[in-house]
Amino acid sequence: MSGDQERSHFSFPSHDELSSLVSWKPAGGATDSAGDPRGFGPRAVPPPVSLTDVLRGSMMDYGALARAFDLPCSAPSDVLAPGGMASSRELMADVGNAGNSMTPSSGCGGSATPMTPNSSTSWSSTEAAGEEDAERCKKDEPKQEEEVEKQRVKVEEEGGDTSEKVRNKSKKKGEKRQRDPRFAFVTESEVDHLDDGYRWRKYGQKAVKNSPYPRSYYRCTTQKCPVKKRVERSYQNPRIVITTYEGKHAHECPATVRGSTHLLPPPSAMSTSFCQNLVMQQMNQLNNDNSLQANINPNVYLANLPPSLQQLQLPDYGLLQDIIPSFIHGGQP
DNA sequence: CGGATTTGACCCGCGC
DNA sequence: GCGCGGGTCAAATCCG
Repeated sequence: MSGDQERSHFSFPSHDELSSLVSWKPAGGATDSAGDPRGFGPRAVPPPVSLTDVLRGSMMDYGALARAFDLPCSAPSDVLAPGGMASSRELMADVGNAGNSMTPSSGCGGSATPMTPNSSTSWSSTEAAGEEDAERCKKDEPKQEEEVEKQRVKVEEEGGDTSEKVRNKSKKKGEKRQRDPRFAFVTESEVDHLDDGYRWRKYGQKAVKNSPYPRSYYRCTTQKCPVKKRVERSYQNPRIVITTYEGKHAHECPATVRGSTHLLPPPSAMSTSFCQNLVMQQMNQLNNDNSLQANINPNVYLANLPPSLQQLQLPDYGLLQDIIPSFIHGGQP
């Protein structure tokens, strides 16, 4: 995590199968880089914002983010601009927004922790990982909530028991586990594991159905931090790295603590609004241009987008429409 | 030597 | 009820 870290730019979500769903157009020839994706060519589009920015923004308070989606357009005044990232500003400019003085936090990953070079990032909420995921996510929601709850129980109850016990304890019969919302970042990157300023420990890897690329499972190494993330590559475009975060950091960004000159606002104050605004901006714009098509056929709608917007592809269509249906459906009921 | 990664096994939920 | 697949565990291994 250092040299080959990612600096990603923020494009709109799109991932895996989703790509097929929305006619993802790879920036370049897809390279088979499952294990060692080093042959990526130069990015056609300069990264407006670091992945870290994005991550910070969404990860910090997804409860709020989730609420934001439910309640579009709440004034994002809780996010201050720490100042620091040109890229952040670029992003904001890109997003065009918004009258609100919100700037995605920067810092940790910003300059202190250079993010992945030659990469672009998009994000989605709740889930993202291909059509499988799109389908899966629906049933996964409760499942992952359970997992998180497991983690919490585990940590709270003793901070170290056998998995067996934990599982039995954390789940009472018929009791549905609460699940934190998840946010997926679709990043065009050379490396699988993007450095977002936090420290992660890999705890598992699984082969992904219909994909030659495995999915890796990471957990925040900070004690009592329940945040987990999954990382996988799109089988359709090996450049695409889908990072799905789950949980909320219960601590500050290590990179920040470690003496980065760019201090991040506390997690709770993070750019929920930033993400929210981004989504809103993107969605509104897309809707304005292609509301009808977008409603009916994402492919058409994307095809009609200007190149600059084609990067802002609708990610997990199925997911997002659940989260922010009003955007996708042109604000119609 | 301590921490991170790998990897096979296991658990669990869901769909059929 | 069964099988499948996702997610997690934990022992073994690797690495700095």
